[in-house]
Amino acid sequence: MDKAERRQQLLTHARDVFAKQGFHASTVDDIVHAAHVARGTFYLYFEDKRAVFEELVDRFLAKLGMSILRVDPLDPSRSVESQVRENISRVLEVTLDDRATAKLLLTGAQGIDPAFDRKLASFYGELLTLLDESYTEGRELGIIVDGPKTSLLAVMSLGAFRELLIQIVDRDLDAERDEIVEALSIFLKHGLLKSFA
Amino acid sequence: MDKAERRQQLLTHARDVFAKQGFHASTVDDIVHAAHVARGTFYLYFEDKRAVFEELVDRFLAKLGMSILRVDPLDPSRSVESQVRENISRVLEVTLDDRATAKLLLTGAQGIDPAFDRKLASFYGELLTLLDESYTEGRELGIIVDGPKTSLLAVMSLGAFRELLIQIVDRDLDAERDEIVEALSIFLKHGLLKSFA
DNA sequence: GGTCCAACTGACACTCGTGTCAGATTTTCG
DNA sequence: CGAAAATCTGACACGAGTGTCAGTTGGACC
Repeated sequence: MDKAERRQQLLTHARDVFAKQGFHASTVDDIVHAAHVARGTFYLYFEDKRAVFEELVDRFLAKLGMSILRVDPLDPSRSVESQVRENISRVLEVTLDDRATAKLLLTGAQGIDPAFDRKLASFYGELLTLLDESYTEGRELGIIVDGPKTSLLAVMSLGAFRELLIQIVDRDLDAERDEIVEALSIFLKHGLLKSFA
Repeated sequence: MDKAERRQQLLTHARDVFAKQGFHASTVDDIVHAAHVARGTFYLYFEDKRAVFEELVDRFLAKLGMSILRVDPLDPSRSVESQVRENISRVLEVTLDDRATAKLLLTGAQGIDPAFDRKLASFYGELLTLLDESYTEGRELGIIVDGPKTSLLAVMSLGAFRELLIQIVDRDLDAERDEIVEALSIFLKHGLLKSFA
């Protein structure tokens, strides 16, 4: 087994251990035991427990970041709605593709370390900014509801999405992928009330 | 200082320490130092660090639970909308009234302990069930949007609210209480899109 | 002022996870 | 093969935080 393989093996087992027990309840011993290597081997590949965790989350954040594209409301070939749907769909795909890591990120990544918290907050802040800008643009075009600050709209929509992901990953919410995309799209568009068109 | 006072004093300082550093980064020493008592004193009042934390969160969950009332869509004296608004308003009040504890609950209460996680999940599950039932009822009455499963609607609305609370408590989201109630009400009712009435 | 008791103290012993490193093992290659 | 390099091993020393308890403090009551 070459270096890259061993490293990947450790990452995978670390991920599973973290997903099962949470970061704080997991020890380096748990990880090396799962991977059937000795304690020392772990430290040949990673600085410490935190470093593996960070690498797992960084990779996932990168994938997530790639999957989110800015919505162009003026693109004649794709409606705003379909662009939004595609974003939802892609994020959902990344999440479902690696539930274990998604779980780490969504529910177990808080309070690891001040520096790490800042990184998460920053990713999250960028998402909020992106949404805020989109909504501001949308409002100028007259397609976004009047009233609430766009920053609040950004927080609420992100919250709705995030909670869906948490339920999926944490409690195996039983719903098809398309059903979830559909539900979120409708919810974001029209809210809870039946519209009397 | 009598026993009840000392206990309360320890609770208060524990809350502040937890809110500032998070559960895992806080030590019993941090708490007793903040409260200007010796290490041993702490153990006269609490089993261990976890017990204080649990008591803080339990109290807060109880207050939260009290503040949420089931919506009666058939009540002739109060519209559904005003009942929902009142619920939002009360939860917001409880949260703003004790931001430090709210922060513990909203962002720092995960991964403390399996038993504790279950307690949180259970509270959260009850909320979801309550919402789900309300939406099912609302749908029968023809006032809730068709399509998405009510369970998904429940998750998304709770997520939107929760995220607002997190932002308020964690990042001092600048918005008046009324503005937030208003924003969430509108978002839940109509979603993001401008309605062309 | 003395005695008693409740409340408090903090040094101590202990546990648990950490990170290391000298030696063992395996692989590579002449 | 055999030597050198690469990789792995796990016993060990260490530190941080925990929970305890014998001893101290202080104030209530006679």
